[in-house]
Amino acid sequence: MHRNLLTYINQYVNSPLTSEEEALIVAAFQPKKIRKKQYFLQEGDVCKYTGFIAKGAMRQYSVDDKGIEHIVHLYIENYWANDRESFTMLTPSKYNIDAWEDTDLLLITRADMLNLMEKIPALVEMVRIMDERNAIANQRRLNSTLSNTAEKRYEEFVNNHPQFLQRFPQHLIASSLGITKETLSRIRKQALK
Amino acid sequence: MHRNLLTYINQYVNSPLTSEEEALIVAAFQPKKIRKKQYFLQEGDVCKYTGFIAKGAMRQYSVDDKGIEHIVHLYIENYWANDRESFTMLTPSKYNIDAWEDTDLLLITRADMLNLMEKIPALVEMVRIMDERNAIANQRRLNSTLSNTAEKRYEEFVNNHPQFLQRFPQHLIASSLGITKETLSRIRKQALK
DNA sequence: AAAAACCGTTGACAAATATCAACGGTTTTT
DNA sequence: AAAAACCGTTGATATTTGTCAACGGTTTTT
Repeated sequence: MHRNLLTYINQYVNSPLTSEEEALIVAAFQPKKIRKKQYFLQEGDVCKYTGFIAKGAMRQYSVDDKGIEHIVHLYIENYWANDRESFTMLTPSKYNIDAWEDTDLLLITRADMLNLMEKIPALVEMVRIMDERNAIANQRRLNSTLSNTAEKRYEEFVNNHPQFLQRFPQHLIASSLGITKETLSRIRKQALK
Repeated sequence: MHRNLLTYINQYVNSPLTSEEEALIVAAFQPKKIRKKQYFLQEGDVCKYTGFIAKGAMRQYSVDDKGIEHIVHLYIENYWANDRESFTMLTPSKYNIDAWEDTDLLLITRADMLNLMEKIPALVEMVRIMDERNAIANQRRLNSTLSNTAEKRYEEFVNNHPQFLQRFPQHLIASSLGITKETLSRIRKQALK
């Protein structure tokens, strides 16, 4: 199960990890299997771990006054599941994260991660690159949400995340685009013509 | 003019900058004054510099097919103006950044910034913290855009950025919230009751 | 000093999207 | 095997927001 993580990290770094480094990483990440629908994080709790998804699918969402869920992230293999605000500030989270499929996670606390980064400089570089890509992706998504119609946003979603279409039902995808499942259904119908 | 930058940096670091470090910073950042309405970055150009705003106000926006501007960021003193995607990837930008008021900037290229970070470890830490806060702010804004009504988003804006109300006209604030100036006008009228 | 550009507001109307209820076809749970 | 939950779709209708045009009061430019 750790193999996927090592492969993932090696994609980010220039020279491959030494076997000592690999051993440190394997020791630091704690494997955890969670079943479909099980919570990884619940609103109000502190997000103690960041979880690398070795296998499976998850979702992150907030719940509003009316009890409606708003999906902010969908995750599959090779994604990191966490609430960054809660994870770094150790404040109670406003989000829930749960498993959409049975999922294999590799967990690490912030303290252990910082520790590991001191021992393995390549990880510092990896985190920097991940942060950078993340910031860019967020900027794009924000701009798209502010500038585009629902139809165009869905089109972008299909182009950028075709894998997600196979893994998540339409009502979750609709929510992640900020629209209702009915609206998405109509947009798709319209697009066929 | 560099004084503001040094003060800003010192707020982020544990031990104050030495005078050698301050000298390095002053040497690395090139001052530039730009007039109201002047471009700092134009769509299609590469964002060569990141600009620390010592004084003034700016805006970042994209322009859609219909020629409508969509504000993605408003900036005032102590903000950094840049398009991160273009700045780090050196790709043509999809955004414009221009001055809303006469503005004093301190410019640095990415290469020079990386250089400076090697000489002044405190800057690495500053950038890390800035990135972290930025990621958190983006996450909040995205969630707000997806989950809240226009009215609630404006309410949040007023609470989180009261200074901006004094510096930017309503039509820019409306655009940054993803609504038209007419809608914002009506929301404000409604809120008075 | 005059002209032009900018800004916020309002009204009438149009378009986009949400809401609510119902349905049939799945898949999951009991 | 039966019941329940889930999923996508559709229709009817309501709400939200956008569009267009016009206005009076600024501020800026000429």
